[in-house]
Amino acid sequence: MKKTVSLKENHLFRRLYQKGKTAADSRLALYVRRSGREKNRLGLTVSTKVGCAVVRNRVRRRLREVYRLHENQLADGMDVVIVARVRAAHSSYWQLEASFLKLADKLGLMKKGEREL
RNA sequence: CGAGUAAGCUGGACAGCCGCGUGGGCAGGCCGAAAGGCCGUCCAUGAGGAAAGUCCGGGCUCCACAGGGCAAGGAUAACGGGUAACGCCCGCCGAAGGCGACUUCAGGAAAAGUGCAACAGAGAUAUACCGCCUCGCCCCGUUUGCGAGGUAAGGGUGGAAAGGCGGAGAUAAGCGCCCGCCCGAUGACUGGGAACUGCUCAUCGCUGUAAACUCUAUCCGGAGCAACACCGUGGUAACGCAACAGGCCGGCCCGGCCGCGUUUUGGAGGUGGCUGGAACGCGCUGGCAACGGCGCGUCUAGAUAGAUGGCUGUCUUAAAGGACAGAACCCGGCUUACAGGCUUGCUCGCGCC
RNA sequence: AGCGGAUUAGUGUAAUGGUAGCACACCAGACUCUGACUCUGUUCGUGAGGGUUCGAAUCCUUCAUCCGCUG
Repeated sequence: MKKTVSLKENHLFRRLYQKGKTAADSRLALYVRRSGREKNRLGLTVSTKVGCAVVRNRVRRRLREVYRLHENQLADGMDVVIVARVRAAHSSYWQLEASFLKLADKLGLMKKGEREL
């Protein structure tokens, strides 16, 4: 992921939960906020309620792959946090990708030229 | 062929495109005075049999003591061996279960002492309630009443009632008081390295509970890689220096903010600890086995919000859209979870030769 | 990841190995014209499996769930 660094500190997550824009469906919740930096910052949250370590790793890898494949379609300078809900453990990659694209379009995360896709 | 039992192995393979962690290389590119950093590209490598639970044992690090002992607390418990060590493993003994192969067992001491045994029952570690028998009293008994004494054979309760069954002699009635058979304990003898065992002999007939306290034997200092070592921002304290000076914001005045160095404490963050080890594979060899010895060969994750993913195709398959499940300092075990497949030994039953 | 603790009725909480108790709540009845308050009564039980024991909430063991500490 060339133009994205990962979001690590807890206070950045907390600021995003309070001040960012939100969209959610039954599988994912998405928090977005403009940071003013050149690169995007991505945070993934998969809590222990989702499942055991194997299930959590699989969900996290699929979400990272969804973000990576659609990275070029996203606007720059955004902080993004994807929270996996319980039903994401039993969802396929295609269901997760559809959820992410729908939520990202709802929040205006996509670039203007890519919205028709 | 069917049913069962024990032990062991396996836990999908291959290919294409995009992508990730670690290590190494490139007269490669960019930044930089340099050290070096970033990018690109190539090569190698990259989760398990339980990585899990954290129930035991060790290594390693720090703290305490540093010569050892006792007490307290904790752990273990037939016997012999294996191991670095273990509460683990192997062999064997005993007990219980099974037709059998085989499985299970915290399996020392209750005759060193203390405690507990509810309810029921006359009585719970000793006992006379009913009953049986004898004697005495009275209204003189065949029955019934009162009192004294003997008696554990019979009654019912209970998890457990003082060895069990049968019998004669004996007795007022009875009792291992005696006899035959059986059971158990201890000692002698036999076999065994030991636990233990067996034909016999002698003595004896003792409730259970130690996963209650306890006794005996052996072992154990405490904490844990978020340990620990080093670098070190801001802050704290001490000392020294400087304190009508200087620096920063501000066009200037006015105004606002800030001491410097060393040491100590402290610990945002970073580096090490970090993976070559009681290691793995093959062969020979000692041992019933657990396990050990020798030789040759191999290097096999090391992340730090945490790397194995996404899409597609082929094959094996009943099913590959997945069984259980993700290393986090490292080993030896134990326990728990697990779709399916394979191999071997043995037992029982049926059939055929 | 390492370490420590807990689990009893719907809720809170007692119980020396020997009939599992108390309070609130729920339900029913009484009181009242009705409701509340009050009184009486019933129901609801030891997280799961295995073991020791004559007998386990309690003792031992294996799991499950929950909570806390270390940044």
